Amino acid sequence: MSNVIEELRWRGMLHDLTPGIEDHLTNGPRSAYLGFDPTADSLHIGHLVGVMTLLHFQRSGHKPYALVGGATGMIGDPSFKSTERNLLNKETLQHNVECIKRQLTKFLDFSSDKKNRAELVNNYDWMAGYSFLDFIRDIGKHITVNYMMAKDSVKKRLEDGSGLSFTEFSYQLIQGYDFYYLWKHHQVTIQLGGSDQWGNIVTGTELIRRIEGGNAYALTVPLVTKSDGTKFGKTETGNIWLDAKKTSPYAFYQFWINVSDDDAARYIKIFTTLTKDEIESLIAEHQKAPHHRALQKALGREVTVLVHGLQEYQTALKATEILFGKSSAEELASLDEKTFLQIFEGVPMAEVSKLSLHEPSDPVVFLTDVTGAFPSRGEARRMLQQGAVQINKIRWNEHQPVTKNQILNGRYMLIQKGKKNYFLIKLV
RNA sequence: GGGGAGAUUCCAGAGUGGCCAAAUGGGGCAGACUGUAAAUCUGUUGCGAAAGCUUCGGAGGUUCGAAUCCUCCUCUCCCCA
Repeated sequence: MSNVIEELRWRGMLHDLTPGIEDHLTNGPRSAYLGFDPTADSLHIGHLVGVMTLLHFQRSGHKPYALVGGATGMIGDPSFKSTERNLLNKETLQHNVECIKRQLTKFLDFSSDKKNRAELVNNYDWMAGYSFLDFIRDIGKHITVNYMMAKDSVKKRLEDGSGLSFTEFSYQLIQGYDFYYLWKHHQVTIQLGGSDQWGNIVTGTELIRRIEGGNAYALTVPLVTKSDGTKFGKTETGNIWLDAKKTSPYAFYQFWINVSDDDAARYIKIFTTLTKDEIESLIAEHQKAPHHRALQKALGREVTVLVHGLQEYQTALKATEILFGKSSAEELASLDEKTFLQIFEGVPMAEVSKLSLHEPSDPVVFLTDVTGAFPSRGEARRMLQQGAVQINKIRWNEHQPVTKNQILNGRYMLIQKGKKNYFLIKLV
């Protein structure tokens, strides 16, 4: 059994710990849990930090519990959110829980017969049948309102005047009870979470102490930040999801490739299981030749393989090479249809009748009216004038008509706006 | 309940009867430079080839002409009770 605390520490994944946890962990295999809120039907890369934390526990010989918040998701965690959340309906929630469960099984070992195989639990299972009256008698009795109000997450809402409903206020008690329940029935002694969860977790350890005089521990992981101060895990287009349907493996890989140098050095420790030596040599390599972006490439490879598998990674890599590589125009033309489609999976596509190309077309009209690649002619013209448009990797201008010669593979055409935006046209 | 301020193009924020598709800043997009980075510089940012058209919380009205004036409505914020 290896020292998981040490592991997390060098990876920059330790924010806060309750005293005694290190001894507790070194004196034998323990069970630790981390909760996921089913707010959407997929996890996003922000959740990956939690997943990795659990993974490190498992690799160190401890038993991880991944909790899906079927019950807590019905309430909404007020922690560090400025306004009351809208409640999701039960069907959505149920659907989300199922989706998240399926995703989690990819990352941790849930199936082996090892003693420390991961377990998946849903707090709905023990909360659903718990009557309100019983709950406030059995559990609520042990925690004072003063204690609950003193939490930063609650205090903030009271101070700034936005307030919070009783529903949200009671969230920490439900989460605290989860911990108690897992402690009591599954010998889970540690709760893991993001740094925003500290207050909620400690309510749990407090409950365990007051009800049973038992010991339980908290460990939190710092919130992942970006060096430029913007929010991690978001792009202009939205969250980076783990579900390939919501964020294509290509887009996913691209996200990591585009991470800044400073961030890459931090992220590679958090999001990959590469060893300390491997990471240090990558960092050294990157410093010697930053333009090769060894860190970003390794990061992209590791995380994409972890989330989507080797094959998807290779396709994403190939797509990247073709879209950003050197001899692209010829390479693009040489692709067979199958590879071509694989590479451009997830790229917006329009189907256009072949008839529209019987005559050479004015590029402005073709790119807007005919294909919808641009929302307005003005924009298409502007882009063409600025030299921002490429057709099949060849820079295009507004006087260059589009003809049949631009058709690839008998029916495709690749429109590129700027460096990173693609649009596919399929002739039918 | 009383009093006051306000709602402008993605955001912030000017404009207070024609010169306003609307200053300026931010953001976005693009180009150059690079490493698909950062920083920087440049261009661009309602639709339309143009004439022109649609836009300044909503609905009406005054006027040759309204983001700007009037009426009503909706919403937001502040102060007092």
